This record gives sequence, structure tokens and C-alpha cells, in this order.
Amino acid sequence: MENTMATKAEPRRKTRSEFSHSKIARDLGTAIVTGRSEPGAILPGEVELAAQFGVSRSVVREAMRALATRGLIESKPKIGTRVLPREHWHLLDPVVLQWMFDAAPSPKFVKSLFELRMIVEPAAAELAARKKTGRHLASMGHALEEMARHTLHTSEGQMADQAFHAAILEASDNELLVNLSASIGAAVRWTTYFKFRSDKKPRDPIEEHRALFDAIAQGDGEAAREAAMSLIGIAERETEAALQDEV
Amino acid sequence: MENTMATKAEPRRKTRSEFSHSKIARDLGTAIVTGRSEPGAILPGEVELAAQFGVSRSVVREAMRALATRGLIESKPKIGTRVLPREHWHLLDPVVLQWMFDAAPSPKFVKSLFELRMIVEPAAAELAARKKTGRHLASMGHALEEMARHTLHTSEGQMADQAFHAAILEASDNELLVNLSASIGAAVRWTTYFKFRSDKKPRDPIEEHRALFDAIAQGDGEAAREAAMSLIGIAERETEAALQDEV
DNA sequence: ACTGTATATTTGTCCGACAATACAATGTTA
DNA sequence: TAACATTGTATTGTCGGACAAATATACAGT
Repeated sequence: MENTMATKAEPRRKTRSEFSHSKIARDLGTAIVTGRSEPGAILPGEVELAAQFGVSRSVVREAMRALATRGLIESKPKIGTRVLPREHWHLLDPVVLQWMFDAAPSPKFVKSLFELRMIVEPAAAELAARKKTGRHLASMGHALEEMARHTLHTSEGQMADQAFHAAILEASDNELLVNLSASIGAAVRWTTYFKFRSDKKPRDPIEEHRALFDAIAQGDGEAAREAAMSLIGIAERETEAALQDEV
Repeated sequence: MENTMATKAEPRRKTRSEFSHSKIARDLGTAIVTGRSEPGAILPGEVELAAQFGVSRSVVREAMRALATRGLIESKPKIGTRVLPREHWHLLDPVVLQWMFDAAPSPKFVKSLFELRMIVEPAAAELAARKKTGRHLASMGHALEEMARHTLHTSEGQMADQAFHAAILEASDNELLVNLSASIGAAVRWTTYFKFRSDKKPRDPIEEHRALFDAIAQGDGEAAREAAMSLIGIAERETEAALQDEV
């Protein structure tokens, strides 16, 4: 979605020039989720914001609409635009999640997120072990090979990692699980990939991935569940390390 | 949120006059989630839609922005506005979920949703049993009393039901679980409340609620998990019945 | 003290115009 | 003929100004 991924291989990947309203939504959105704009506070008026950003009021309004749709703000005539309390935020919206992780999410939030992953993803793996088809196993196997060949230090290996987990979710045959885990997994993985300082690279948990694959291939739901939990545990430790490494 | 709830008791609850862009977003959004606008199709141009709805292009654009934020559509110059394939939709967005259930969701979707609930909510109940505080138990107990007094056939009883489940989620001390389960539970419960034909009212699962409360109060995670699963099973059967009853 | 009214401020909506984009068609050249 | 460059064109993106609607605040009246 957001083209955060910088593949230096490609000569000049079409940047898909970001539109103004999108940029402004991100500016205001990150200000909110990072706490720079406190819940309950009133944002500057639309005309003032338009002046600040050097755009027309229409653009500001479209950005506002995007934020309101994500439960971050609420606008009323004569009142202005108020930052909503945190419990209204759509924290599982992929973009909101991205904004949270682009900054430094609180340890408690990270803990909550991995608590949720510990609930959902092992269950998804178990379902996948029960409902898998040959096609799913083929994509998983292929992705696993690619991961092993390129390692997670290359963008090809990272793509393969994503593909592997996406294939598991697809195999679970539950579109809601796909929706939920995909956005979470994506946000967290990109964070890990990009924020790690060069001297402490995350290791390749290739053995654990293979264990998960084998469990699913053999239809062993319980083993799949445990393998998934093991992988999430690794991811949690690495995410915490990556976030601590920031400034 | 949407004021679908018609409490005939109150004299004239402030209707909070719906804004045009919101109405148009709902019109187009329901057309998409119900399949009347097929994924891949190009919607009419903004000027044409503005004419159809009798509003200005700005209003149409704000509605579009809201839909795009929910992953339903994508707009590009010269191309137009395309309905995105289903896997892009934010199916767990409360409003999208509401739109799905305002119409007749496919049996497979309902099955997926309850599969997810069966994963998440028992886990939340288990967490609540471990992390509960006196304050949480107090609200749960109060809500339970109210439910028993008013029954689910009154709006007071329905509010109490919502409050009971909300208190459990709060007790789990995980804001992401709250976010996830709250919107799902709300959409499904409202559907059940309002779509049931008058001759087949849902029964009050007051015993099961009390069992869940007791398990949490005693800190018995396993019993809480099982009580929650039992309640979801009941809800699933009643939701299916309510949806089948539609025309 | 309370109630109703006036006002001011901010968002909501409208209109008309131009710019940017990316597909389609056409022409150009090897 | 086929690959490539150019132009055309339809649609969204952005702009600017204006008015309408809503509502908190201040004020007047009882």
C-alpha cells in the first residue's frame, strides 16, 4: 500500500506521486496517534490548516474525512474538529497501525498487539492444518524455499516471508482472519525489517518456519498451533529490540 | 453510531441530522458490499453521481474518500473509480460490518465471523478472569441485574447486554481486543435484536450469562472460556435464524 | 435564577475553473 | 510491418470564493 519499501535494485520504481490529501492525512494522523495532538483537543480550523499546509480547503477536508473514517477525529459546525478519545480509534485499520509503528508505539500497546496475535494466528495455523489444499501447500513450500535461498536480509527473502504467512492465512479459508492478520503482520514485519540497526540483524527463523510448514502439511493442528506460537514469540522479542534501538 | 435504534420511549431523540456525504457513502457502500456493484467495475463519474444524487461534486468526493479509506474503492485520474476486489475491503471496520449485516450477508461470511468470534472472545473471557478488578466485576454484576430485570425484549435490557459484554472486554485489559470484539458484537447483536420476527423472539440466555460472570468472578479462566463459547454458539444460531427470517 | 433570543464562529455544501494524470489513438521511424 | 514517440482526451485532483446550516456563547428579559 504505502510504498515504504525501498528496493534499491529497481532503477526508479514509479513513485505513484502521493496526493496532497493523503500526505496531510498522514501528517495529522501521526500527530494524533503519537499523542502530539491530545484527545479532546480541538484542531485548528480548516481554513487555518489549509493556509499552514499551503493547500486548498477541499484538500484539508478530504484529509479530515479520511481521519474521521478511521475514528480519529469528529467535526461539528461551530465546534471545530476534535481529536476523539483513544477508544474510538480504529487501531486495527492497516494505516493506523502503520502510523503507530512508524513512530514509537508504547510498550503496553506492543504487548496488547502480540497478545492478540498469540490468540489469532495460532488458531489460524490450526485451521490451515485442517483445511489446507495442495495449492496452498505449493505456495507455502515455494515461499519457504525462496526464504531459505535469499535470507531475510534481502528484499526478496522478506517478500517470501510475507508470502509464506499470507499462504497460511489463505489456507485457513476465513477471509476475516486474512484481513485481520495480514494488516497486523505486515505492519509489524516492515517495522522489524527497517528499524533494525545494521549491527544487530534479526536472525532467520528458518527452522521454525519449516516446522510450521511440516505441521500444516501433515495436518497436525496442535503442532501447527505450537509452531505458530513459537514464531510469534520470536517476532515479539525482535520487534521489541527493533523499537528499543530507536534513538 | 448509526441511530438504527428506535427507542419509542424517548419523546424525540435528537436525530443528529445525517450529512449528505454520509448518506451517499452508505448508499454506494451498501451497493458494493451487497454485490450490486461488482468488484472491478467502474463507478459512474463524479459529476454524473453528483447529478444523480442531486448534490455537488464535493459531497460525492467526500463520500468517495470515506469508501476509499475503508478499502472499498480506488480512484485514478482518467480511469475513474474502481470497485476493489473483496480482499481489499476492511471487513472488520464497524461501518462496513454494519452495512454487511443491514443487508443479507452470505452464510459463508457469517460462518467466518463466528469462527473468528469463537477464537477471540473466549480468549478475552479467559484474560478477563485473570485480570479482572473489583470495578469491572461491579459493572458486570450491575449489567447482569439489569438484563434479568428488563429482559432482552426491552431496549433497556439490550443496553445492559451490551454493557455486560463491554465490561468483560474492558476487564481483559487489551484495547485491541476491545476494538475488535466491540464492533463485531455490536453489529451482530443489533441485527439479532431488530431482524427477529415478532413471533420468534430470541430467548434470554440469562443462565449462560450468569455462568460466565461467576467464572470470571472466581478467576476460573477455563470455565470462563467455555461459558463464552456456549454464549457464542447461542448467538450464532439466533443470528442465522434472524437472517433466514428475512423476506 | 432561569429562560429564551441574538450572535458569531465553524463546518457543510455549492459552483465553476484549471491542472495533473494515464489510457487511447495516431503518427513516425527503423 | 512493427516498435516507438506524440498527441488527444476523459477523469480525477486541486483551487478559490461564496453561501447555508448548525451550535456554543453571550446577552436580554421575566
